[in-house]
Amino acid sequence: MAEIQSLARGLKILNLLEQARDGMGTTEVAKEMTIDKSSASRLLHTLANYDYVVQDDSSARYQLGPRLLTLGQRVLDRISLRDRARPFLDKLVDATGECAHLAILAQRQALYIDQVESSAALRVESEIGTLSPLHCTALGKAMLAFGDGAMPDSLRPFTQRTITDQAVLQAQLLQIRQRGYAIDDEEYNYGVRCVAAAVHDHRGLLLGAIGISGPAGRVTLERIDDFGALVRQVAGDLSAKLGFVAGC
Amino acid sequence: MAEIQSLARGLKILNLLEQARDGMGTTEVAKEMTIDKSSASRLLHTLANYDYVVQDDSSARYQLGPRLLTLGQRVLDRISLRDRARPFLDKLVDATGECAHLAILAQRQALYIDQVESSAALRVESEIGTLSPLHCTALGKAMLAFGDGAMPDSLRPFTQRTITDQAVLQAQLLQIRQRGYAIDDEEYNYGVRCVAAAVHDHRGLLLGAIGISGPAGRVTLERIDDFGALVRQVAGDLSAKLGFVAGC
DNA sequence: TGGCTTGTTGCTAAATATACAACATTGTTT
DNA sequence: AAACAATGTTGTATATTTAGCAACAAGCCA
Repeated sequence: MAEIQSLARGLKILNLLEQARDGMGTTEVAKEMTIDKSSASRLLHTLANYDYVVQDDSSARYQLGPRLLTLGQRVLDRISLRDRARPFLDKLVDATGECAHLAILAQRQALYIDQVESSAALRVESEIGTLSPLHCTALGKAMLAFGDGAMPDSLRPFTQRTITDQAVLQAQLLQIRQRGYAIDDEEYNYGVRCVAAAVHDHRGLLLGAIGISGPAGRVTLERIDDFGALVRQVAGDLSAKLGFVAGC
Repeated sequence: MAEIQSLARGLKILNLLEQARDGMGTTEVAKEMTIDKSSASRLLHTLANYDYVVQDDSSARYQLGPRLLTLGQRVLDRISLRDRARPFLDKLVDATGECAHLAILAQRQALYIDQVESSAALRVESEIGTLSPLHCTALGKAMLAFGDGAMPDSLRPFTQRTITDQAVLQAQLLQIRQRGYAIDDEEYNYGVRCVAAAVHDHRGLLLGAIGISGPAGRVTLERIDDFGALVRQVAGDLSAKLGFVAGC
């Protein structure tokens, strides 16, 4: 499978710009990619011609362009699961007072495709579009448990509690299948606990997962199983609405 | 300014896929681009390697990939105006019961970057990320009136009421500058009226516009000036919060 | 089965992109 | 202020890369 080099380079530049907080200059891009300034310049111009990047008027630095926003939104629109799931996310927020999320599998990670905030006052940056590892998030583990059996390649630790042993993970996935919900007990971010359950389509295939997340102070270990039962119930209702018949 | 051909072709393919409702096959892409199948195949593979497209398991057809969602969201995150404007959009929805929108200028069009729905029950597809013409939308005209004076190249008609004459448009822009708000009276979509006002930064430069839109039955011509005063007021409050001192 | 379409892979000619260099432009330092 | 440094852009020739052709493989339908 031969790659088209210049296209690949262009896409790599977009990946670079994603990281850069406030843009990158031509020379900077060239250095990072270990290509010549002139090549970087021409690639960036081509990207700019199609609005995939924009150059700041004053600083002449390049940033990701509005075209990506448009295209990204198209990806979202195509995921009808998102529309169907929204009322169920609202339900979770109403019942728990915590944030609710919807994710699907993409690039062997959990791709957040919707989010409902618990309080409009406390507004955080949207996590929609972000990718998270599967082995240490509730949404991810719920999808692993009911997925096609493919395991993540590496169990990278993020906190002290992150599961790094395949056997331990396998055991927990079995438990998740039995209980119907997955828990992330500060395994990804300190001070944050999450509960999630898988969503299935009419053929029983895994579609994604929904869940809630909140500060460990509110989502306590005493309450977490109640939350689990709730999330499992709501995820089941959603699956049912999508035509999934439990026990099939 | 020489364009890198293969990169440009890759980007054009993404543009194509944006239009295709349920994906495109290799041959289809090749035909549409008037390039060889083999070239299309290799370009698509490269795009797929970086998750800019995905091929459906069963049909082998290509669709826009999750990477675009991630990148698009980064574009949104960078627009801090969006965070600052959100409470003001909420205010507009509370006061009018109609949908509120925030847009900025991009690619000489109005790029919608946020939206607040009037009723959670009635959920339409998100317009975030979509581009609309400037000369026949309230948000667009508000930005034209307070922008750098650059006019749209063509005044394409969308409805019977769309302004297609430069002189008429210029006259209306003057009026908008005087009144402080712009109106779209079924000039873009039949049965929809919109009201919008410009948002400025601390130096008085145009940042974007906010406004409301609703069915002509509710947003009547009698009420529209009241809505206009309201939108102008709220947009002014937002500008003030961003450091804009009126009269500077 | 036999035609039909679609997707992928070798191969070589030929177009294309690359790096080098020179130049223009901006900002910085003494 | 003036020289300097750093950045971005534009020719140009070489050499790499890509494009199209053709053959092949795989699925689909009648």
